[in-house]
Amino acid sequence: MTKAPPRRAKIQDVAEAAGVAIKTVSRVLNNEPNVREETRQRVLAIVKKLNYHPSLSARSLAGRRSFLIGLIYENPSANYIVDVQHGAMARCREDRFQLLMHQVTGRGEEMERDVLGLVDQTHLDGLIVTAPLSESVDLMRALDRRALPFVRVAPNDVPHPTPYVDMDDAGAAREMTEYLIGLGHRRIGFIVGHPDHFASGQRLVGYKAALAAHGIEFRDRYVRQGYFVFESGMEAAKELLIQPDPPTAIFASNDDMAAGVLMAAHELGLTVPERLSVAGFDDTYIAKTVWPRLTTVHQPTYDLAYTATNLLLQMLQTGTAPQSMRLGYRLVCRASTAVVHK
Amino acid sequence: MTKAPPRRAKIQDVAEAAGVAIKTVSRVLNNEPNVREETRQRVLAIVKKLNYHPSLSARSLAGRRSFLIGLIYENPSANYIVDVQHGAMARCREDRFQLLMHQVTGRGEEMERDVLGLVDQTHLDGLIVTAPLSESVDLMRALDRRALPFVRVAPNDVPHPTPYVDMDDAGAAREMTEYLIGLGHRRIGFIVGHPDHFASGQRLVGYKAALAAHGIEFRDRYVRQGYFVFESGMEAAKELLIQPDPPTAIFASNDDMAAGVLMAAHELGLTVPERLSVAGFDDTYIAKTVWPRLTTVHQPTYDLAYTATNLLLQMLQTGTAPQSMRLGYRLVCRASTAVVHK
DNA sequence: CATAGCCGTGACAACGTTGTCAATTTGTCT
DNA sequence: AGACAAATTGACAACGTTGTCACGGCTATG
Repeated sequence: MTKAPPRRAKIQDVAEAAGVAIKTVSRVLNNEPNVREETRQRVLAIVKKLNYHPSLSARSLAGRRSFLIGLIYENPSANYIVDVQHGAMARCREDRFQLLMHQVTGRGEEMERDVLGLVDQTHLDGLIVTAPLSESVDLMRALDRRALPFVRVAPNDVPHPTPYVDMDDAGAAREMTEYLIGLGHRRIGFIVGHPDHFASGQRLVGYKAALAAHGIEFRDRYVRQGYFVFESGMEAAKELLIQPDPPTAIFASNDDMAAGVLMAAHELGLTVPERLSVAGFDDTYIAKTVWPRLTTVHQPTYDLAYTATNLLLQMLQTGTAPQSMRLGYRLVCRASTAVVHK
Repeated sequence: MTKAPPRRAKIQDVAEAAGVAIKTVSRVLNNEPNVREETRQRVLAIVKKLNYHPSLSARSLAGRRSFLIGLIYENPSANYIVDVQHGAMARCREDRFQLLMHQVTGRGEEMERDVLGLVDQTHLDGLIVTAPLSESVDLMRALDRRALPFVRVAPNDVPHPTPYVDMDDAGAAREMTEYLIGLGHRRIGFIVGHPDHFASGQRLVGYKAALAAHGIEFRDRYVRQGYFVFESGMEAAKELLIQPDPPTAIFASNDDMAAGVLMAAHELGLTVPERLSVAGFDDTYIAKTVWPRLTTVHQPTYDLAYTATNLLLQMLQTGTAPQSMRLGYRLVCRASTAVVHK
């Protein structure tokens, strides 16, 4: 009563049914030139009829490429990485590539070993490297040694011929700071992002630039180190707020930390935005779910990843490195910021 | 000046260096019996020295398996799916399998086509199916037709020999409801989860059971349909709260909706937990970042996925279907619930 | 002391594609 | 019509593994 195991059609079956050589079928499937239109149609019809799908393994083996692209990340917030994943996935699907996610463990040499293990074992065609992994010169050198094409989806100051996609972190941070200044704030706290991320420094630069442009003195005591996670934002905010002459606004370098600031404010009994304005960065899901809703910088995370993947696929197809790209941001003003309280 | 392209070592290279046949190297690498210990060591030494890694494609082609496992999901909250991903990934790594994530688009027939497209194109060895995809009888039949082993990581009432991993949704919901009753609440609102999810019904069952056990009449007007997303929780809560004799507690079927309830409460000027207690379900990241922090049911998402993947790998290796499993939950009482206000 | 069986090993044929190159057909230009 | 170029097609050898089967040496058995 068990049904016969449904043997998979192979290229040979298609070729026979269409009365052509397997090579011709291969040509049709890969959109190679020099196939008569009539033949092409006949083959395609059979392919459909037999529900034929080429074997990825055989293709990889013969064609010397795996159609696999890796996406490596370290320890980002879930909301952020999911956007990245979906952006990269969407672009991969268009070209029938598959995406292999890989969360990297460890740092420094251990991280490097982890990544190289992935690369060596899976024979990836290319790699998408997110921050802060994209800032490791050692990793980039190791990838070069493997002759593995990769793109970076992150701001960056490491010189390398490989393209990257980023946004103007400094500009965005400056604009947000100026927005707060425009609301009358003069004592503006700033929570720096994780020190491993180049973007963290850039956002700080933007914050300082805005203060300078408006003749506001920069003070160390209004700045605290954070680590891009909720708890670090909460603790930094408490430190900022319990000092005399505390800030009337706090700008956190990402939304998770900004949510931590809100939590600190609630615990200290400071109403937001009446007594304290709070701004975030990234515009992830969390920004819309906390109360009050966060004013933040919208970062085009999905597009960043989509574009990076696009560049990578171009590299693979043309063999040359395309131009890096910079995508736009925009301020999203919600309910966590208001005119300074007198 | 360009360094020679670092040609990848192949099994032949290893065999020659070790003075054995390629088949022997293959045996060593696959832990097959009948290799003298001395030979094994010699081969392993060479493998390490040459940094040899077998080609996945060649292995797949010859061995008729791809070492690829698919993980399909529909549209879950980011925090949830990331936990699932990492659980499955962790288990895959142990056996050198690779995980292919796939977000399914569409419903019904379109969903089915999408999944089958993935399966056909990639020649997966197995599939991890999350809710609510795991409840589609059609999909399961289609997978059977492809003779593709799969596991379900979700509660389920579809009879099928394939194993699944779940938790006691009804029991957990009942316990949470009883906890609220224990705090003195009698008018307890309930927001049902997405109707496509079997778990939604189970959680409702638990809620009703708790009411019944404590002689509290069940009333339709305290129940609203939600869709597992923030906005739906917010809207449902508003409807529940603007009626006369409104609930003093609201139990939402997941954390995202519970966060929506908090937002609604804030907008209506109801302080939580003084005037309204709120409980969620899942214990995802969001539960710790909203204010006040959510009382919720901890669902072992990571372990659920890890265990499911484990079962799948067992199936692949032994060829027989292992027992399904049920994992434990626990109530996490935080700041969003309190004794009923008089 | 032969004999059957197991252990360790290797030769060689798959696996299902793509790349190369040669053969055949078609089209274009005198 | 004949010659040459271009388009179309096919035969066959890779690609780097695993599966199958055969072979020789060794050990336990009768």
